[in-house]
Amino acid sequence: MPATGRREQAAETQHALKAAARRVFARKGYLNTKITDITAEAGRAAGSFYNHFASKEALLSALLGDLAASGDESAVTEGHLSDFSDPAAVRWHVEQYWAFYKEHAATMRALRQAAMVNDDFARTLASFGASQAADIAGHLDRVTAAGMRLPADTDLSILMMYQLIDNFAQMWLASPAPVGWTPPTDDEAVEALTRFIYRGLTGRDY
Amino acid sequence: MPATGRREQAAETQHALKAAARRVFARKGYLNTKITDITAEAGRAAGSFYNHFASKEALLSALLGDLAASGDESAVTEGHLSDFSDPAAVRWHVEQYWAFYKEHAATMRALRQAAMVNDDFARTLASFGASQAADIAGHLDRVTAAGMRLPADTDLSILMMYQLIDNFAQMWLASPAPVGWTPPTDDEAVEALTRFIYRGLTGRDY
DNA sequence: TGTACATCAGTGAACGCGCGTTCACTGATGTAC
DNA sequence: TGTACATCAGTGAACGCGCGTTCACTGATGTAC
Repeated sequence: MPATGRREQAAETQHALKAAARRVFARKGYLNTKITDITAEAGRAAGSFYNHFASKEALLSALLGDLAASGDESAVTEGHLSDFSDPAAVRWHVEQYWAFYKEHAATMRALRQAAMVNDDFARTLASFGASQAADIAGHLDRVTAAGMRLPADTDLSILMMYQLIDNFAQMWLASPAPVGWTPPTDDEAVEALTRFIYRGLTGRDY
Repeated sequence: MPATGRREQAAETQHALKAAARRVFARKGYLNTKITDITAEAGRAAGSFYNHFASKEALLSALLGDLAASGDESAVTEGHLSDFSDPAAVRWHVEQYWAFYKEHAATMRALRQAAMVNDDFARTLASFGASQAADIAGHLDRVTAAGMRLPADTDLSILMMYQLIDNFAQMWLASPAPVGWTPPTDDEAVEALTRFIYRGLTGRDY
């Protein structure tokens, strides 16, 4: 068996295409990226693309698959805090999401853009949000149990929290920074979100 | 002078194209809309479009111009409350923005989509946000003056507030409702946002 | 008021550009004997 | 181990579809005299 068999070569090219796609998506956005932009970035011929993916959408689906796989690995992280009447639990979740988003910024941005144009990806994005929300739902019981009042019913409260984190991450981690702004450090961002959300959800100062 | 002169006819057609565009944008989104979708919806020939607009972008710019014009009219509304240490002032601003967004949902959605693909519109959207933020900046002085602590520095605090309102409005007023959700009434939405934001900004319960 | 000509909004078939996709070809890797 | 053939990843020029854009034409409105 030679140092570089056919399987290996194919796997290598496929990986190069995915890596190139992530770079190009980050640079010009999913919607503005042409197939040939990806193959050029990967240093392959245009036709090579179709040996590996049926379309740009299929490639994005593959990237999302990778993301889900890597998510499953880190999901078992210990230290999971679940009592949202404690600011530390809120911060822990904010940190987790922030780190996740930072890792997968290019893919998340691509997904958002694809969702604007394609119903399938819109559903993917919605169910991603729903699964995040489901993880949190239980944690809010402790808030009401501790005698605090949520700002709205549970679903809307979680939705507001999720939208805030997600859009904030989107803005600072997956978009060109607006002119005249200095991006917050990770700590500043996490702290700002934690305060706003803890206060918003519980009505307590922090 | 005849009942329908050339000027009038041209104005009518231009108006019909803009109205048709808003309807089609609302239905399928800006990016998925073809020039011929707009002319068909308006009941005109494809070529007619170019008597009035140089491109789809130019049409969107025209819609944004109309929006700015109608915004200026209603900007002088009385009852402007500016002391954000008072929840009523927060609610007043949330209501204003909610009503604005409801009125212009199709155009705002189109702008968002265009901004994903086109740097000029990205800047337009950013400066729209910045002008909203600038209107608010002064109101937060009263919060700190009243001895309350903002969740972050002024800019980030305003940004979080703005993102929350804007995305929430975007979701419920300018997008197809996600399956399995019942959209909140206007009052519910305004109330939920007001609580979350007032608490988030001031650290006081409400 | 009437006639002849000019202008212009609107039309829709045709054109052509951009880009996704194909496919005949190359050369390297794998297999059979 | 060697030879002949099969398979397959990669190539890039060419094809063709979709859609934005043009333009010669029509008929109605405006103007000149």
